[in-house]
Amino acid sequence: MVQPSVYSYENIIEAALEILREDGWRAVTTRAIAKKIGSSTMPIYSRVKSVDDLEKDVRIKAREVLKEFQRRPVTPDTLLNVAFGYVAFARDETNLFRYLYLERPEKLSSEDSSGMSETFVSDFGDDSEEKKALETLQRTGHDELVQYTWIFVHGLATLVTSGTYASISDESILRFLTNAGQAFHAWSTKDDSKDV
Amino acid sequence: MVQPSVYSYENIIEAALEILREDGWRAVTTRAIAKKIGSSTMPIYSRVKSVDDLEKDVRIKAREVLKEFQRRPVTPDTLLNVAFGYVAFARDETNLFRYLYLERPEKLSSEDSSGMSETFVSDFGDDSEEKKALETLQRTGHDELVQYTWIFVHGLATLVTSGTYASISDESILRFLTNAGQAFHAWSTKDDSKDV
DNA sequence: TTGACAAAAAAACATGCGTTATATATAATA
DNA sequence: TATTATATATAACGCATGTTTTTTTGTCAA
Repeated sequence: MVQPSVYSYENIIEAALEILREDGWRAVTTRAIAKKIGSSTMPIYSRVKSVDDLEKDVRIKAREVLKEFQRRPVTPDTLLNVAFGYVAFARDETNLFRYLYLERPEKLSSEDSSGMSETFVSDFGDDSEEKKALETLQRTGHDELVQYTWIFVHGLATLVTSGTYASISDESILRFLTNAGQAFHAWSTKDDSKDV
Repeated sequence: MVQPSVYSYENIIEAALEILREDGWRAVTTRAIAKKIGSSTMPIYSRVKSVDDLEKDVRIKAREVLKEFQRRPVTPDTLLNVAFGYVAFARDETNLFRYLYLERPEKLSSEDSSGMSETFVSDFGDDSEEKKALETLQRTGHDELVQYTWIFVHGLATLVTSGTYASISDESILRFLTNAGQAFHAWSTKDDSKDV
């Protein structure tokens, strides 16, 4: 080895994530990354094939941040924590949320369109408490409940990023979620509409 | 008048809306508009001060398309029609929906953050049936019901644009909306949680 | 100490954007 | 018919982007 490289792949991805958090996806340019790590644009192209390629790993990093939010034990209910974390993430990391779910949503294959609620726990391992809790709910016939709840959760998170509920408190989020959950639960278990 | 102009302001706005519908906001450029109407870029700048200026009227046009969706008498319930139209608009005019609510949402003044549900009927006149129906609901103490329902509606519409429910049927939309509406209504009128 | 080679910097290329300057065409008027 | 004003076309400017080429720098091996 003649000359050790100064700027690592990790440096580059971290810098890109920082810029994404602070100023959104359109600010993530090769020159901005270079400026952030204090180099020219060349080291980036030595480590990464293209910007499209770099984006994949930035997306993974962004999802890891979301997972941290969803893992926080805010309540004893694992799935409520996942939902709360989703909304809190939208509030506190608006640019990351907008990037993941609004501006640059991943194309999902048409096959898994039935299991949309799985996408909300897709970053948790197959043997994670979160995923097991969700599957238990679905196996016990509460599939619709899960579906409706996640539509609501996603709606709330999206409105948080749009400014409508921009500075919503933790308590308000929990109130929204528990109330909606209660409403859907009561509806899904009532007698006279078994087969709706 | 020495020479009659060929390309009218209407031509330009219509062309911009067409491009927005077909290929999204980032495709709406002066050159694309010019190509669409078969001219150079000059006539555009003769009619419009700048692209930012043009955007305002394109946005108004886009909202008019949404309003057409929401006015369709799909059911006897006016507000259900507004909700249904919102989701159907997200499904059938995805680029317009994404433009209005995801990619380029208007900054709303912080004052009206309380009345987010009003934004869903903002394009209806003050004496419209739609706005009166909403106000009646709110006046009769169903403000929370309205709020929760619109969060759900917006969540569903957003998921429709993301591909999860991309080709959802009219019937499925109505089922989602009526079920959620029922659930929220039952919850908001139950006795033991008057002051939640 | 020197030569070679890899890493990084600097600069440039190609492209696309909004916008503007200049040239051309066309229709009404003198 | 000749003039003039204006609508439009053509071309360019200034800027930002991704990417690549060229130049400089620094370190190890001979």
